[in-house]
Amino acid sequence: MAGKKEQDASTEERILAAARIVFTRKGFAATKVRDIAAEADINLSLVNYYFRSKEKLFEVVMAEAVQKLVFEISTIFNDKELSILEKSAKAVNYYIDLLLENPDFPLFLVNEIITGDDMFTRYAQQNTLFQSDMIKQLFALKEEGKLSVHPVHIMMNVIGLVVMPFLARPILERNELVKDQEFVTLMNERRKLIPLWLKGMLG
Amino acid sequence: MAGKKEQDASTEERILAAARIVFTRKGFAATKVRDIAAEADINLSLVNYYFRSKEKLFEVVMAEAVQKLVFEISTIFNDKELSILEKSAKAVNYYIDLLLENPDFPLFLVNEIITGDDMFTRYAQQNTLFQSDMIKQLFALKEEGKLSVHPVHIMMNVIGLVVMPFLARPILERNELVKDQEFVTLMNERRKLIPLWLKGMLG
DNA sequence: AACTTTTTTAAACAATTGTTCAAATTTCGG
DNA sequence: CCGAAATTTGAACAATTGTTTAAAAAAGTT
Repeated sequence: MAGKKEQDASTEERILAAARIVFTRKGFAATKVRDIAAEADINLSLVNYYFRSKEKLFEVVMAEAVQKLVFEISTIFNDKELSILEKSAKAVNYYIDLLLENPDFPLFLVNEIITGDDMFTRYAQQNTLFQSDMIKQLFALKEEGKLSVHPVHIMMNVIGLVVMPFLARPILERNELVKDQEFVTLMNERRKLIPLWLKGMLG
Repeated sequence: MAGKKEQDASTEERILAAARIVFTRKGFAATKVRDIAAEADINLSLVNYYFRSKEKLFEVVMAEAVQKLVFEISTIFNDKELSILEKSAKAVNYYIDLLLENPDFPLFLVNEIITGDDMFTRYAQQNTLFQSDMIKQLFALKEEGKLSVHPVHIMMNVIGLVVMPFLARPILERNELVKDQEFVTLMNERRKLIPLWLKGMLG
């Protein structure tokens, strides 16, 4: 039976935690199973014992990541009580929280889009992100003549304004254009700035 | 097959062209030297004969990419004849041109930032991108009290507004939110929209 | 033509890496 | 405590992969 829940951190969870770290930092192809075993400080074979293969383990980690990224946003974007700007503000705050906590996320996910096995699309479709109320509201606004640009522009802008800083962060910090703590400050400023900018784009 | 040297592109150039395709599509770690040889339709050993190693070959490809991305922008950002908005408009146009022609570029470069060997920083520093006139103008504006936010916000916004669509493109098209040709149209619209949005952010 | 040099090829090497296996060790119900 | 099941270990396998080598082929030179 399951005697694995007793250790302070079960072997399985230690492997998973290590996999999160290594996969996120190096991507799938550059990650060696031995790296994960070393990071978790467990025997190499245990990785295949608990998860059947490197690929299966990766899928778990990726699913987690995509889930975190898509699920909450999907909820926000489908809340019919909220206006476009209210949705945006909430989404921006959630993303900034999430990305401050997991700074390597964007690079990680983008890295996976490139290989294109594309767990992202699967999950994004599963949730109703691309037929969300947010999208519908934007199209409605366009119909009414109150929005001059294609709704997709707005969607891309929301994502771009939130995510790009995290993609650029390594470069910004390596070039000392922004210091470590200052980055956090700037991101917190953006919680208010981005909705403001979006308002300008809509009006 | 005799006397092939003069008729086609040189073997060296064929390898390079193949390397551009495969590296850009799959990233360094996921690319096999045999993939490149197959794509170039040449003998495996020739890759090591002309370029000394997979890594050396990659450096050439990466240097090209970064060069294309940084050099022109550096010139624009250091043109003292141009205002902030004029610089932005020019940069936006150049980037959109470049990225429409090389849609895989952003993913490719981002993919390399993650591994962090980081040829990007080396080249970006070599050119004066991070002490450019553009940056100085923004800081000056801030000093005068005519810009309420940190200049870095503006820089991140320019890049984010231009680049993000190309990162998101695979997802957008897989979900048929944007069709193939429509994407090009949207990007062309952004040539005018982004400077407009930036104006709003500055004013 | 005779030669030297450059380019190309096939094969193999050496290292890496995902995976498996059998034995050892630990855990746990009875 | 016993024995069965689960877990852990060390070793090895099998496939992949970057690189090298030596010989053949082609191109260039005198």
